[in-house]
Order: sequence, then C-alpha cells, then structure tokens
Amino acid sequence: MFPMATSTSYHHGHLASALLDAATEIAGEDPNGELSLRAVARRAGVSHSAAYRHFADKRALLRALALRGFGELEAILMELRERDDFTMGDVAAAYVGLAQRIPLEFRLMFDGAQCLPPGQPDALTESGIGTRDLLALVLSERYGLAKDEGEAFAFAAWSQMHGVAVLALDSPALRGISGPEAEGMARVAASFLEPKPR
Amino acid sequence: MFPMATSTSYHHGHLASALLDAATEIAGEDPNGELSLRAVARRAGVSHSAAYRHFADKRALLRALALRGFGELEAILMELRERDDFTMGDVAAAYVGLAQRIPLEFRLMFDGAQCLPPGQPDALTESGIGTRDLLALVLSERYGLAKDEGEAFAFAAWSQMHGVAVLALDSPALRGISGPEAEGMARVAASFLEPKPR
DNA sequence: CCTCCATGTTTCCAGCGGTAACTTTGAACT
DNA sequence: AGTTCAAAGTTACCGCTGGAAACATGGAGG
Repeated sequence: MFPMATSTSYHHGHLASALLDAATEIAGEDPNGELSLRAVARRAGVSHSAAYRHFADKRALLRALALRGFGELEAILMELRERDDFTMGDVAAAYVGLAQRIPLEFRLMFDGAQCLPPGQPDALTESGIGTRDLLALVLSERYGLAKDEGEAFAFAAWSQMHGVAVLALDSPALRGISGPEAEGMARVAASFLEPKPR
Repeated sequence: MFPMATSTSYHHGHLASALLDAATEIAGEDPNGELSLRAVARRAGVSHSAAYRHFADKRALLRALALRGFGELEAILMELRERDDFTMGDVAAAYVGLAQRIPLEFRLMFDGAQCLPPGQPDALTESGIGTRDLLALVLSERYGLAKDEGEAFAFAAWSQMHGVAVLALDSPALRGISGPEAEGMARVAASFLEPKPR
C-alpha cells in the first residue's frame, strides 16, 4: 500500500508532508528568517526540484502550511466552545499563543501576497472565512448575541486579538517579548471587550 | 550648495530621497508585489549599485521608508489631537486609512524581520514606541484617563486598529476590500471600545 | 588649473524560484 | 517471472535578486 519511507530508498514516500514538516522545523529554529524552498528541500534530504512533484510552486507549499494553521486554529476554537465559562481574555490568549507557537503558519494564514497567485479566491480564503464564522458562532453562544450583533462583535474581537498577535510577532517595538508576556497583553487588551453580565 | 538634479548630470543630487520616492511609486502600482532594490534603482534611473552609496543595504532603505511612515502616522495623531471631539471610530478610521494609502510604508513600520538586521533596537524601534506613547497621550487627554489606565486602553485600541488594518491589507479573507469599506469596518470594531460618557 | 573624493558605473558572485530533460524504480499486466 | 510504464526522483540550466569589488566621472577646494 504505502511505499516505505526508508532513508535509502530513491522514492521518498511521504515527501509532501515531509516538506511541510521540514518547513515548520526550519521556521522553529529561525522564526524571523526567510524560508527558501531550496532550504526546505535540503532539510528533507531531497533536491529542490523534487518539491515541484508535490506542489505547483512555492506559493502552493506555503498555502498548505497555512491550511495546517487554520486546522489548528479551528481545533482551538472548538475546544473553547466545549467550555461555557471562558472569557474574552481566554480566547485572545489562545489566539496569540497559537501565533507564538507556530509563527510561520500563522503569518501565512493571513498573508495573501505570499500564499495566493494573482488568481481568485481558493481553499485558503474559504478557510479564513470559515474560521471567522466559527469565532462569531462561539462568541454568540457564549454571550447570547443575535446574529448581526455577534458578527460585529466577533470582528471587533478578532481584529484585536489579531493585532496583538501580529504586533508581538513582528513589530520592532514589541518583538522579543516572551510568549507568556504576549498572552498577558492579549488578556489586558481583551478585558476592554468583555461584555458586561446582565 | 545643492548640486543640481538635472536628468543629464552624472551625479544625481538627491538620490537617497529619489529612491524612496521610486519605491513608494512602484508600491503604488502593485501594492502586493515584491519590492526589489534593483527595480527601485531602475525606476530612479540609476544602476542598482548606486543605491549602496546611500543605504547600507536593502534593509536600510526599507527602514527609511518605515520612518517616513511613522512620520505620517504621528502627523495624523497630532491632527486628531487638535480636535477635542473625535471618537474611537475616527482614530481607527484614520489609522486604517493610512494603511490603505501607503501600504508599503505601513507594512514596513511593523515588520522588524524585513527592516532590522540581526542587530538590536534602533531608531525604528524608538519611533514605534514613540508613536505608541503619543496614541496613549491623545486618548488619555480625550477621555480623561490616568496614566496606567490610558496606556492599557491605548494598547487595546491600537491592537484593534492594527488588526483591522493588517487584515484588510493582507488577509485572503478580506483583501480586495475597498479603502472606504475598510475604514467602515474599523469604525464598527472601534465602536465596541468607545468609553461610555460619565 | 589640478587634484581628490563623493558618487556614480560595470562586472562579478552565490542563492533563489522555476523549467526541461534525463534516470530510477515499484507496481501492474501478461 | 519478465516487461513495461508512469510516478517521483535527479542534474543542468535560466533569469532575477542582494551584495561586493574595481573602475570612471566630475564638481568643489586648494
């Protein structure tokens, strides 16, 4: 069924996912460096052209990484949903924590210029919209908001969490901050959005 | 005093700022494309090596662009400060409007990886901190907040404005939105932060 | 007038993303 | 079991990039 993925075999076996793993690995070692397709291929022990058997181009590989990231974000939101007592601070901290844990994927999730060809909407765009709707659902349930109200509030919250995440990752004024510090800042910011209990 | 900047003279005269202008021009034509130093030099009518007489490397040029951006942001905040009746929505709309108007500079202002060498804090970092403090000042004055309170609130507001700006510029789920639409979204989001009058 | 140095130019390099043409190899069919 | 064939590797090449080095130009001060 599955060809073996021995280190000596000419055919790799699971190269596509191995490349994605290699990319994450490289990014883990140098979160702010440029990620080159060739470096990813080298890390996977394969010539750079091999990557093109599995991804149309570099963008496609990055898109796959972004999709992985959206998967993790959805899992986090679903987990929060199970609890019925979370605060806005919990949501924001979880969001920022994800950005700190997998910065490469996180950045790609929201960077159309790097991931998408000149072309039109695609699976990545849909993932983004789906996640946004999921957030609106989770927050509406938690705070008993009507549809429109919930969507507007979710957008207000999302942009704020996202802002904290992005600034903590990239801004020269905030970079170098530790993961827990970033989550703490997310909590402080989110506290201004916490709806008053009625 | 100033050498002439005729198009026929061997020595350009104001190449440094001409390069920055060229970069802004290129970015205006294709806001999502990559910006190459060589393309900037070509646009300025000069060989790519000439740029290195004025900027240590590409990062230095990008840093100069970011500093220009910070200058514009400060001007915008000072202008708001003159008025004493602005709303959070006004601030957010102005911030997002800036991002839409000069996306290249805006992105660079908050992207340490592209602008800063491995090195430590520099003028850019300080500009970022200065602007953040200015926002805290402006909002504290407007809403009568004590220092700590004002700083926390300013951060909550800043992250939200920034989130909207970044998402509208880059996120596949929101890109393609028009400038006015983006500003409208910023107003909606900011309305959740508007302090209650006492 | 002549010289010098700031500011240009040309030329070169390695690394990048991407394409094309060639090679290997496991699996499917007879 | 032996043959064949396509999937999945390889090497070699292209143009472009950021950057360094060596050379050219020409305006300002002696």
